[in-house]
Amino acid sequence: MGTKDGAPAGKRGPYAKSKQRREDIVNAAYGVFAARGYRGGSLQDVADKVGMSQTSLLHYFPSKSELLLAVLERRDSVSGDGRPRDPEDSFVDAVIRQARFNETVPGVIELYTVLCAESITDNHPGRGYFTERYERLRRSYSRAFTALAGEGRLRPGVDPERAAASLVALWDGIQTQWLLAPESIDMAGCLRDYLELLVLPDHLAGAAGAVSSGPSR
Amino acid sequence: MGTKDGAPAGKRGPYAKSKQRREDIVNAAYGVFAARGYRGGSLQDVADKVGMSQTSLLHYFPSKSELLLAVLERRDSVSGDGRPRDPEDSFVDAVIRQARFNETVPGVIELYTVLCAESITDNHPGRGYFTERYERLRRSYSRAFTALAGEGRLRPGVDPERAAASLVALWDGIQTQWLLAPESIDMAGCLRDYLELLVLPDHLAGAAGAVSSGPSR
DNA sequence: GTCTATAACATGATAGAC
DNA sequence: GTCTATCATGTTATAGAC
Repeated sequence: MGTKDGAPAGKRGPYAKSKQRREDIVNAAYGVFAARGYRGGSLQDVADKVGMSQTSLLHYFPSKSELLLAVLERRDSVSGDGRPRDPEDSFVDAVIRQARFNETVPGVIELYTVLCAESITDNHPGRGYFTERYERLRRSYSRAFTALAGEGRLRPGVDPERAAASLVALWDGIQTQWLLAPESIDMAGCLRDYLELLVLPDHLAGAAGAVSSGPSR
Repeated sequence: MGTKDGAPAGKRGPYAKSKQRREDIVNAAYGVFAARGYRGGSLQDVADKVGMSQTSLLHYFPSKSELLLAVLERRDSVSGDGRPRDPEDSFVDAVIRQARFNETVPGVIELYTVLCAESITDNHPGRGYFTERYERLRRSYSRAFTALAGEGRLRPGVDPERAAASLVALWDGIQTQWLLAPESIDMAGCLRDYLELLVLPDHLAGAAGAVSSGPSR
């Protein structure tokens, strides 16, 4: 545990190669599970893609479900969650920008959409991941909407928690439709429309009573 | 084709029994595919549930994919699409009522959600069904929003086509979250919130310029 | 670390007796 | 119409040589 990332001069080589191999496998599995789902994609498919035998693959990951979890973890590091990268970036802009970026990486959307729904089925190893992800996302967006309300920029009557769940839902659902008919669906446009209904323009702020809610900018 | 439903006195018995058997099979398959997906559910599972051998089952449906299509057809007849049942029912009310009804039949939602995303994967026999269903749904809702615009009841600036896709998306997405956390998600509430943002109350009609767009009611 | 061999099992589908 | 028997294949996972 102590000498995993440091790459000390004394012992180099095998660790780095093994780590690279693991990454290759996860990348291959990423594509296979995206195209065929977890149940539909086999270890043999992954092994073929990475150019090794199926048994060698199991030397790196003890089971198929462990490989899936590694793929899901990778997904998190590859793609953001529509949260602002820096404080200058507004919440709404961050969502739109993330949506536009997603259109350039259809494989990421495919993996997410296919595995998310599949995780609802019996004994699916990805279920915990998606349940927790949803809870975290809803909390995050709910806080963002509450903050906007504090600035007087949330449309009156909007409930932050339902709005958060709805934003996540709209995003997921529009991705599904986009995968089935990319030329008919404007993902970023739909999200923008929705957020513009919820969030009032900046220059109208201050009208609703909201004075102190932390540093405003 | 001529003597299928009429049950003529001259030839009774075998037809009716065979038809009943087919229905039993479809019902069992409905539950199996909902709980395990198409790839995860086996013909053996279905056969066990209906109490017959797997080969006998294939006497009624020539292949697993044919059985899936029969299940999807059944889904259409069991569940509505959120369209008004009679002219007295408004579009918005019809959607809310359908959503509330859906909460009472989780198996229907499960089947739909699981198979829809699974249909994105390679060579899935349900893909055509879902692609067409989405096109039909978007057209239907788009027309409904356009009609509301004609009555001056659609919020200015709302695009009927994107709103239609967004409504479908929101509905799908909220069902996924509901399946993973039923106690945290208010499906009908989220849909109502969204539609109330889009559709203006009845008594405000006529303010926006819209005079003649067919019989108003 | 990588492989071959193989276990142990599940799958969808077919043939043919009754 | 229903069954047993079986085919042909694909699955995850293990054992053990090199």
